[in-house]
Amino acid sequence: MPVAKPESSDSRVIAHVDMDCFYVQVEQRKQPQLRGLPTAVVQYNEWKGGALIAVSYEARKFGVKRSMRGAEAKEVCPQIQLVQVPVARGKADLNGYRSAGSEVVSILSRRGRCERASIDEVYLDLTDAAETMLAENPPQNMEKIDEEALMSHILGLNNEDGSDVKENVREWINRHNADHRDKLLACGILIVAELRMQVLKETEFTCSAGIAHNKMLAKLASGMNKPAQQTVVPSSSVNGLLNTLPIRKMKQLGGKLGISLQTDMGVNTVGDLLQFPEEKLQERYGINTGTWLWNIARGISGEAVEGRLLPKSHGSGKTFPGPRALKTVPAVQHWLNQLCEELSERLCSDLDQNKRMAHTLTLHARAYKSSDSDSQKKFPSKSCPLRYGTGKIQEDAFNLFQAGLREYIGFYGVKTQGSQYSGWGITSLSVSASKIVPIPSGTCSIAKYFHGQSLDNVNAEATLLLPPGVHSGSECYSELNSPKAEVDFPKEESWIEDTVPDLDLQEQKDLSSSLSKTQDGFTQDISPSSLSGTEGCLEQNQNKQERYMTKVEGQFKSEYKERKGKRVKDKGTGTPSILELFKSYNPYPFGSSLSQELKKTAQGTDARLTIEENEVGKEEKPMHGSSSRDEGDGRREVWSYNIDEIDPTVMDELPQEIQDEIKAWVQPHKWRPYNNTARRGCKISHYFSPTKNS
DNA sequence: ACGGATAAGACA
DNA sequence: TTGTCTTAT
Repeated sequence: MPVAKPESSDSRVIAHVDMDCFYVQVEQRKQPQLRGLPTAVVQYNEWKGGALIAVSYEARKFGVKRSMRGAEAKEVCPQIQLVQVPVARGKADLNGYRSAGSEVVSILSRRGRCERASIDEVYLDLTDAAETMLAENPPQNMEKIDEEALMSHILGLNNEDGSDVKENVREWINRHNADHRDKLLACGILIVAELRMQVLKETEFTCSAGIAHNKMLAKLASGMNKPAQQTVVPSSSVNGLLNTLPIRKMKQLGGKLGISLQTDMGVNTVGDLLQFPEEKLQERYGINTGTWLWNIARGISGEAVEGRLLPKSHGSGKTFPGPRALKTVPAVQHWLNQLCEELSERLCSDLDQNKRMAHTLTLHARAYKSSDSDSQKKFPSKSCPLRYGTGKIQEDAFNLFQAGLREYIGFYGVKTQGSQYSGWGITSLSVSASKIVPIPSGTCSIAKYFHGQSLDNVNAEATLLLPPGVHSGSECYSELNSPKAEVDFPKEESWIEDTVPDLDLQEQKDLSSSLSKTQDGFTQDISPSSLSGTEGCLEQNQNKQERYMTKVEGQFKSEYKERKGKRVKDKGTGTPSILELFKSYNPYPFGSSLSQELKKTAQGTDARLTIEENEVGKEEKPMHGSSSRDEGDGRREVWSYNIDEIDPTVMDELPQEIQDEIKAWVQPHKWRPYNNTARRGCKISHYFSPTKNS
């Protein structure tokens, strides 16, 4: 799985910050009387006291471990305080921890590019901050060094017995004859110490950190001195560190690959890997993994810190172990509804707070079949385009489940009535939303042009696609709850004012907050301030964006002219017209522009217009691709075409501002990176889904 | 009758 | 591209 990336020749300063028993800290902040006591967070309570998912360091002293049951924990530590994870809709609700994690991220992202690695871990690229400090205010001869920094652990620093440890650290940091790399790390120490103190002051949470020249080493170091301490890995200490390190301790080697290295290759420590030539490792594990292994044995890891403060997907799931397995379709539907409710709520918050929309809904399930030839078979996961609105998500998820179930049961499946036992059981269910992209912000003529659209009737794909990582404002530093990320959803005076989608009440409720917040005011232009400080991020996200746009384009190959002709003929106008297409295919247009982002990021080449449609008048089927009945019924059609293939007479029919915008897209030379061979896609797209009033 | 709920990424 | 698999916390 791991893939080797070439390590840049530059010496980076990378930190990995890891919250100490995070869920426990969150609960202790809520109930301060628990501070200092052996505490654990458990989820669910019925069965053996619930499962421990976080254990305080006080409790660890008693031998309490994660993955113990509450009852076991009580045995080894009778005084232990067990706090239950909140339950909502019959399932564990982790939102409190998610938002606490966001608090931390917003602080840690202040000094450089920040990657949210999990709910309680981040990577930081502090290279620029460290270089700047080194140039302007070097730690050498700094009279006062932060107490927290002096507490750092520096790998390889020989602290002889009796010597003042802090004094040694001070000397290391101040060392005048250090090489550039160590001086950078010294700056990293100071910066991370300060960040950690800010986290403590502003959130009351402690964390541990590793500081090194790459992510792998930083991650390794952050776990070496916990809790509430930081560890530095000077390059001179790398060999010694890795030489005796058990191979399974390395990230990515804790599973089957690590086992294979041990059992098949006799590799027990990272040092043992050194004797294998790269080619041998590639032979055994493939090109990518082989090279990756060869590199990590030498402490080489080139992975960049992605500038991403927000999760890339949201999921909601629950297990139904053993006897609790769901054995009827109505039971499954009930739980799916609960999961979808939670998911929908989180999607709305994300839209609200981060101005992003998800494009894909996926259902996962685990199932068993009693007595069948292939009871080993896995329940297939299924996905479909994601439509916003709780009811829609529930409906789509249920359809996905049914499609999966039919496939799972297979030929021998027998139809049974009602709640009758049918030979299968669902032991886990989850729904997730992925392909989350920012909805455009800033003024955009197209957004203004197509306004009045209710989100509920819009498939998420109906918004113009922005590549991941390209955000409004300065992404790296303000992605999280950015106050700048205002979206202009057009208000009144819609050009199609008379076509207001009819929503059911629930769905209106679902979206009301998102809509109200997004409806105020337009941001006329991109302010210089919002552009400052983003250069590194833009560069960093370039490749991703390119890949994404290419993918989108590839997906939507189509025959515009043919379709256009057909549709137009159907309408009997005889004149090809984008406007006609919009009107006839989507009574509730919504769209917006990529152009601001494209210009800002110096991305994009030839724009590509895409129009998607759903066939009307048929029952909606969310299935895509592999569904057994996705052909010919209600399947969405997607068209796209190159802008430069657009008939100019069609262009003429668009309002001037739209024409201007499209023309801007078609001038790639202004902002196209020279090495960019991929064609870029843009979508002025929308499509509607028939609303079923439920 | 289990670690549960979530994530991310690689690969076919 | 979807679906599967691996890894991690």
